Parts: sequence; C-alpha cells; structure tokens
Amino acid sequence: MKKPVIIQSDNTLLLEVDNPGFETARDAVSRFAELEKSPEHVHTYRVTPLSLWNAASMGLTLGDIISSLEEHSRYAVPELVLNTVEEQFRRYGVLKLVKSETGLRLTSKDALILREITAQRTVQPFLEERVDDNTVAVKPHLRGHVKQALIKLGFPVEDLAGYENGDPCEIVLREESRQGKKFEVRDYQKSAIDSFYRGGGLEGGSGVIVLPCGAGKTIVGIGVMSLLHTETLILLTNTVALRQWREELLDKTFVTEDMIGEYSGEKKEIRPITIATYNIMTYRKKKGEDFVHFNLFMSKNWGLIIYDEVHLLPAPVFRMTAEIQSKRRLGLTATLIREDGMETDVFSLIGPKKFDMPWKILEKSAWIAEALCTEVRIELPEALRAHYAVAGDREKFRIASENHGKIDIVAKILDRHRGCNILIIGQYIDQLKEIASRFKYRIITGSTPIALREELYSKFKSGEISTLVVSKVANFSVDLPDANVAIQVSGTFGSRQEEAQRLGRILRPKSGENRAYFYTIVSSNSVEEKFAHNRQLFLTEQGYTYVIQNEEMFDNACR
DNA sequence: TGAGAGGGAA
DNA sequence: CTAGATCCCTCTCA
Repeated sequence: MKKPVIIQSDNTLLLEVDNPGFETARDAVSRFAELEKSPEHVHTYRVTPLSLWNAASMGLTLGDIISSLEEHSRYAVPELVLNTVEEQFRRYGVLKLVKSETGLRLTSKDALILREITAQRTVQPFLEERVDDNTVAVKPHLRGHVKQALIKLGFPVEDLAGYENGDPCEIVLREESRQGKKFEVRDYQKSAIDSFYRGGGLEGGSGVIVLPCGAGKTIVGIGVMSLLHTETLILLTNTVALRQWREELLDKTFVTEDMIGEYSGEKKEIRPITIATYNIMTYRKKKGEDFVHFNLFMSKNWGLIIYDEVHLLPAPVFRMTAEIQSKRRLGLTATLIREDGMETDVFSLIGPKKFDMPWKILEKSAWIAEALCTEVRIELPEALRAHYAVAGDREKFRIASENHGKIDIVAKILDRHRGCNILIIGQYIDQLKEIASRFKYRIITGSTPIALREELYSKFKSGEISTLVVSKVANFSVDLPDANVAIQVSGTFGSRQEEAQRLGRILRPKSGENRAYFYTIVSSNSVEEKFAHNRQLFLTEQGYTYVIQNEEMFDNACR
C-alpha cells in the first residue's frame, strides 16, 4: 500500500485524502504542521517555526516528529526538511529566562548564539550587563519586550523566571450546581486544566488552551482558578460573555456574588474576581492619549489573568500584557489562528499552546454533536451575470453573496429539515431581511434591542419558533440557543474563525440522534468560491469534510 | 437618576 | 479592502 504523505523540500506535506492511511497521518501531522490548502483530493500542510515551537512546548520531541514524518512519508524524507525541522525545533529552549537573586537573566548553553543575539539592535535596549559567557542580565520590567524581540529574531524564549503569587482567594468547585444538577469536570477538561497547571515545569504557568465551542472553556478557566486560589482578572469580548462567566462561577463554585466584580461601561467594580471587557481596556479619551482603564491591571494583586477568546485580543492589550509577565496567564480559544500575523505575540506574551483536542475526537465520545457539512454551489442567474462581469472586485463579492438564487436553495433546505431548529446566518442585512420576509421568520441583527433578542431566543428554545434569521450577531452572542441545522447564506472575506464559530453554534450535544447539519450556499464560478474555501480551512484540518454539491445533485439528494 | 440617541474607535 | 456589530463615552430629556 502506498503511504499517504508526500513531503516536499519547501516544508509542505501533501496528504492524499483517499488513502486508507489518511486519518492517522492527518492526526499525526496536525500536531506539528498547519493546514494550508484543502481541495478535494490532496491536502497541503506546512511545517512552520511556530507550529514546531508549539509542538515543542506541548512536550512533543524531535524524535516524535521525525518518526511521524518517516512513518507516513511515501518517499524518503528530504534532507533539507529534516534539517530545517531539526534546526527550528531546537531553537525552542536555546534561550531561557531565569530568575537570580539579583534579577532577571537570559541564559543559553550556547555562548555563541547568546553573543550573536545580544548584539542585535532590537534586543539591546532590554538588556543590562553581561554576567558571563552564558548569561546576560535583563531589565526586569522588560521581560515581555525581550521575549517579543527574540521571537522576531527566530528564537522563542523558554520563560522559566516564574510568577508572583497573587493575593489569595478561595475558589472551590461545587459537586452539585446551584440548580441541584450534578457537576463534574469532564476528563478532557481535566487534562486541559492539568496541562496548564503542571505543563512546562512551573506550577500554573502561562499558555493557551484550545477547545471547540460548546466544549466548556469556561469550566476549564474555572478549574484553573480552583487550583490557584488567587484573585483573578478575567478579560473577554462582550457583555453577554461577561454575564455568562459570572453565572457559571456562581453556579459551579462556592464563590459568592459579592466576590465578583463587573468592570464595564456600566459598572466599575473591582473585586477579588473581576470580569472586564477588552473594549474598556483599550479605551482612551483621544487618539494617542493614555488608556483610561489601564490601571485595572495594577489595581489589585492579581494572581491569574484569563484571556477569553484569545484570538481576538486587541493590540493594546498585548502591549499591556508585555508589562505583566510575572502574572500567570491563561488564554482560551476555539481557534488559535489569527489572520493578522499576531501569532508570535500570542506565543511570546500569553504563552505557548498547552492543550488542543481535535473536534472529531470530542465528537466520537459524543461531547459534541456529529456535524454533516454541505456546500451547495449555484450558478449566478442570467440577469446578474452581465452586471457581475463588469463589476469591480469588491462589488463582485457582494453580488455573488447576495445571489438571489440562494433563496430557493434555502427553501429546499427548510423543506428537508422541517421540524428542526434552524438558524439562517448571513452577513448582509438586506439579504437577510428579504429571506425573513419571504418565509415569515423573525430576524435578529445588531440593532435588535436586547429585550427583544432575549424574547426571541427563549421562544426559539421552547420550540414556539422553529427558525430564526440572524446576522453577524450570531458570531458573538454566546447565549444564542442551540440549533441542529445552520444555513449560511453569506460570510465575511474568508475568515476561518468565523466559520468555526458558526459551526460551533450547532455542536452542542443533542438528545436522540446526536447530529447536526451545516449548509453553506455559494455562487459557483465567482470570487465567493475562493473565500468560502478559505473559511473552511480550519474545519477541514479538524477532520470535517464538506460535501460539495451543485444544484442538481442537491435536488437529487433531497428526494 | 435612568433611558436612549449619537459619535468614535479598532 | 467591505459591511456589520460591539462597546464606551457624552449629551439630552423627562
């Protein structure tokens, strides 16, 4: 039997999808390589420095990686690839930050590399005197800056300088939630908590935990808090998430209401456990002035800072985080991918990836629903084609996205899943309004008042309403109820995390048949196809396949 | 005092 | 890059 992987000397790995060894190879390779392209038959992964460093920090050894490559490769692994893998992998840990009695030290067993590095202009401002051949003193308050500068030179630092303990705060998990339901931390959540707390040698260090939507990231955060027993600052994206965290804390721990503070536009409470939005942290009176609420970081002796949805962290919060490297930091996310090149900042300032679990494995053990993804491709109607041909690039995307023909497909899908809880998700308000009025469904957009949203959500939950039309609000609002069918009629310019979030909407485990359906409708032969494809990359990496159908195939499948 | 609209930011 | 959503502040009105 031919093996599934072809390794090319440019560090890309080609995986044959139809090969019987595909799944095993994919699971092995995705531990240390990133998915780059995923057309039908051959998927391309790339080994990057960052993917190797993350692997290294998760405890994978060079031997593991090389034997994975050799095991799945059809031909001999190119010498060039072996060399780069080895060189990049070894760079993690060449430089270490440690604490001495007198301060912070950068050390390396390799005196030559240390000399070369410390001669760099980008690093020098953060350094003090040389101690010996293998040691340089670092300005203690510039710990984050030096790490950022070094990773940009290609040398990720292993930060062993330790952490300051914050003020104590007792956080004890309940065995029964306040509503009387039995509460148990799931096995994979325990492993996640454990790999954060013990991984890397320093108790309760810093790093990122990656878990799919619906897999209980809040519980992981709370679990870590219950090990550290310290005053904690929690940062998150919006006020709905804020309330959700608060509820979970009250429900799953013995923490009382007066211990939890809300720091947002409305309230400015600072309590042993304080929950704040990123937005307020980045607020300033005028452009270029100081951040008004920066002091929140210093206002208490925090022992742990939790960054929810760490992939959305705004740049100023990175800068603030550089200043507080002696605090323990936990990042939570469903998708570590950032499309803006801040990956190395996450790595050096929050920490390396500590835990990651393929969605498909959670699906197998029924912690999340099984998802069937279908991409339906339809032609642009004759009337639009002429207009499309002469339109500019931006306009083309919009024309393709709002393709009228999509509405007929929506009708067919609705027909097929009669009686299910269905969400119709899209990006353009006009398009969504049209769909809503044609099928007589209620619509929720950013301008829908909170009270009305909640009313519609609860009707949806109770089954009074079977179908809702939602705009981009669906990407953010965590309290959007559970559905088993999602129909995506348009999406943004190829954001992988958006697709993941949207699929996450329907992944909460279902009673009965534990299965969910995700449809995305795309205009064929248009710019939309390319973007749709890019959106799917992350999910493909996680092992989901999109069944691609044209209109005719889709009709046949409906019969 | 609180609700609600409007503006700016990223 | 779009269009959309969010959040925070300030101002106004009752």
